[in-house]
Amino acid sequence: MSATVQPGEVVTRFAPSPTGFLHIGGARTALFAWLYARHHEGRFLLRIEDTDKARSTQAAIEAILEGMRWLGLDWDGPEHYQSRSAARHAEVANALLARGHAYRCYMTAEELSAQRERAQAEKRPYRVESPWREVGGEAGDSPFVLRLKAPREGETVIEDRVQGRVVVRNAELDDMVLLRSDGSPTYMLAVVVDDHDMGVTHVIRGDDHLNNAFRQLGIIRGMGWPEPVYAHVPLIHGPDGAKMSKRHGATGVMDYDSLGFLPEALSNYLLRLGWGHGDDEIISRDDAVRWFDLDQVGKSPSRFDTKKLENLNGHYIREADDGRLARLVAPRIGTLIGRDLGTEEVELLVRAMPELKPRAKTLEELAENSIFLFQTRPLDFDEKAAMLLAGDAPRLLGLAWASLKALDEWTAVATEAAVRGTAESAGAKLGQVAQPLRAALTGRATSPGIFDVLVLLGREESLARIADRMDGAE
RNA sequence: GGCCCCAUCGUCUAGCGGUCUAGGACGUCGCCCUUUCACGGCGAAAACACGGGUUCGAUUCCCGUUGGGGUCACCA
Repeated sequence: MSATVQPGEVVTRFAPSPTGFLHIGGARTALFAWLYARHHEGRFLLRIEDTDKARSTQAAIEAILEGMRWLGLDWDGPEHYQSRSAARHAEVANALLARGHAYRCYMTAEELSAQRERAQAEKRPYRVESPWREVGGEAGDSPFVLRLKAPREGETVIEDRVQGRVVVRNAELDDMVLLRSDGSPTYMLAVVVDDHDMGVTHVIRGDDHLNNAFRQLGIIRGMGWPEPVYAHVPLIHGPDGAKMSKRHGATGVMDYDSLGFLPEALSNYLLRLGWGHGDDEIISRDDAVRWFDLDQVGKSPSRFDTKKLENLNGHYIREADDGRLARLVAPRIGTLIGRDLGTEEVELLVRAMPELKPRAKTLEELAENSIFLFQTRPLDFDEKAAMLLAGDAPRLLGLAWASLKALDEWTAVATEAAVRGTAESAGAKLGQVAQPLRAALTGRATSPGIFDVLVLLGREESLARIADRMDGAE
């Protein structure tokens, strides 16, 4: 039943429950587990924890797989589905029963809650005290659950690769349910059995599971299975210091895709959150695989900082291939201007990219800064642009138009000379001519260099846009 | 509340007893570059939570306090 694992081989896994999209915190845990496996040339497995039939959905499964792929976290072999192993889980539970490490418990929900309330009223720590623990009920007609007969004496120690040595008194551990009254396995049982059967050697997961590890060890020891190496990595917190959740805004990995972040930027950001390699900030996937180790993972939770993510994203946008960026941005421009871009327009976008990309921190921003290239006359002018076009601007634009129109060749060098000449002969500063030009050409007060804009737009379109706003415009 | 974990600039972090008048990055603020906005360059402000130990010597080790977080289901 157990998977074959080569001696010394590292097998990690990511085990999300499909009740929603791939959460940013889960993504980082997955990244760490992936990196650890790749670093050790081991295997990284994916298991869908769909034990909760009521909350698990196919859409969520697909969303998670999509998020994993987007981040470039490939898993080895087909993904496992926990729900398909229910029979095996029950088998293990019954083996535990046979070995005397579990017992049938006939306590009712009422008895359980009464016990809990009593403990609360007496202000003493709560732990299930089942009268069936020692008696060991036989299988009968009344509904029962199978509980783990957890040790009560001594203590359990975990040498966690991230948290260090953690000790818990066994008296703190309770007899958790293994099999529900309908015979279905609980998560606690299922994880342990699946991890064992899949040959997982290193359990790397969020530290919200640290307490569970002690309980799960009861099952592992009851079965006499080898204990995995544990590494409980801290959770990601929001800016307010609390566990990242919906109220912090975007928490799904794909949310960042739609916000206009590049996967390599998010991945780099997530890696640096709680992990460091000297002063390195920009870390390629290859270097990450080469450098990653569990020992450098910090023990304290870190706060998510969108500003730093944006900075990283800006860096990766500048690094990115122009063609790729154009492909990513074109659809965004399409929704902004209400029509799809044609092939030639996408080519124009590629040509404009070197000027466009240093000015954007997200793909969305990149799209917004690009639309002037595809708008049709007459342009709309924002408030600042309108101000630039007031006063003496129309006259200066007229002069610039004339000298630009007289140009033999339409290059950045030539147009610059023409505009500078215009300013000089008009006794104006370059900015007095260039700024109105920018406004007339782009409809905005900010844009790439104005001579690049002239070249990108082309002679005809440029002259037409200027003519629209100059003295004596028809 | 019980149990567990954590604690270096606002944020992410480097530091693993002396190299620390504590380094880097983001952000912030100046200056430079410049037709705008970015990019880039230079510079500044900004932290070892507190109290005890241990030690010749603590940011680094131990204890406590405070603060923060996680977890306490027939959910995962």
